[in-house]
Amino acid sequence: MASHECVQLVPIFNDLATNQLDTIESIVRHHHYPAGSTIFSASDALDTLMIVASGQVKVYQLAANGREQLLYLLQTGDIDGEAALFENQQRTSFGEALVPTEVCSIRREDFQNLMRQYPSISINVLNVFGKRLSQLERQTTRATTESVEARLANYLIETAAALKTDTFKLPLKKKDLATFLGTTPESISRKLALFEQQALITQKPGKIIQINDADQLLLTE
Amino acid sequence: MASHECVQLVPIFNDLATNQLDTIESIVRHHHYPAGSTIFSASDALDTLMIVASGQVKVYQLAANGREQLLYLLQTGDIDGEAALFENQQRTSFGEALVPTEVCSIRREDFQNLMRQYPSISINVLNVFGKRLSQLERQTTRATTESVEARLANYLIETAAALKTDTFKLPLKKKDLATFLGTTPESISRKLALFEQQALITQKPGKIIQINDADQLLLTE
DNA sequence: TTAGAAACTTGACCGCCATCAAGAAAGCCG
DNA sequence: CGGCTTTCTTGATGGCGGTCAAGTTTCTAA
Repeated sequence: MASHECVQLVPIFNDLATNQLDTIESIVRHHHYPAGSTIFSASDALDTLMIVASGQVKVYQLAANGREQLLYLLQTGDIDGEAALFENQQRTSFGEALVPTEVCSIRREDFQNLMRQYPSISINVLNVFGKRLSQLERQTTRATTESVEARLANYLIETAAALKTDTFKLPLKKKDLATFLGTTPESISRKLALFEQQALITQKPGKIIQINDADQLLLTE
Repeated sequence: MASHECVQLVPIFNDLATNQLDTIESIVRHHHYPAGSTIFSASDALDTLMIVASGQVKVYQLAANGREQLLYLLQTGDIDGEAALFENQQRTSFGEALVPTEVCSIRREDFQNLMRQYPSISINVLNVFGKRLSQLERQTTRATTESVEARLANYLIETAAALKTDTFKLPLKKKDLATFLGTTPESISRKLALFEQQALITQKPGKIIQINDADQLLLTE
């Protein structure tokens, strides 16, 4: 395994040379989390940037009534914690490893120094922020204006598009998918059954979904 | 009116000296929009940073089914358009002046040069991004997990807290407030009537709301 | 001041979807 | 492979809140 295993995965360090990556690697700390373990919790102090070196992390919030909202599903190379790199803040969400997960972390002061030293990092972080903002804006709009059916249809289509295949395995349990789409596992089951009945999709064991008619699925409201 | 009327309002330029502000002021362009006019639309090219010098701008998206989602209410000193300062992108939302509004704009290249020249700007922009992200995350969570009643109660309490008074005028028409909270004007009317009946608030003509029992209001689920 | 428009309120109706419950299927581990 | 747990499906039920409609108040501008 290369000495800069973590940092070379991360888009925000894209523009740096190998020896600069080594510098960064020397200041990160490595952590391992088994599947199901909690990586951070709301109200934790937020003073490090987190990089997912391998594995999968679900980031969610808890509402006052105890219900869960899945915000992000972090994959290898994704980062989290950027929200408070410049001010003392508390976390507002929970992070949980869905599979055995390797995480690298950088302390706030170290990351601030890095940004001063390599201005391209700031620009890349701004880009990450921007994409996440746009994504969340759309998610909010859909959650409040479209039906569960439309949200699920959209999710299926976008997942297929991202994987560039019509047949894929759902990356989440129905329960987690439900908290992501703002609905319940029962509703997901029903809507998927409905789509299958309309011949828009085909379901197979192992959470495999095949999309038969993406165009028609998109028209779902 | 000072020569750097716009830029001195903006938190992201906070750390700059007066003569530096003059430099910035020299590259901004000024625009005026009457009440009700459209400032930008979805699918517009996004190549300028926008600063609200005075007035009020509502930023909203349209869902596939035509329904509106109010995302931000920009006030004096707020900025918009940061999402694409480094990449060619299109706007995904609409901006509409709610009252006569003065806007300053900075072209992307100019702003990129400013950020290189004054690194503190990048850091401030990151802060703005971070706050907006946190706010949106919470908004998403609430929209998908809490009832209309709870969302409205929360909105009233937060508005009162921001204004540091128990009696205030709703800054939005019920229709816009509805698109912000992801509901309808009718539901807002009903819920406000309910709160008044429970003696939690008092309504007066002119969209004046007085909060009588914030603690009890917070418990609304 | 006053007509007209826009915004707001109130009522009746009903559909979507969350909830509860129970049974079926799938995954896990010895 | 077999037993156990977790996840998923399917049914029945009820309530929240969206929609439509009509009346009322507030705002605006001549």
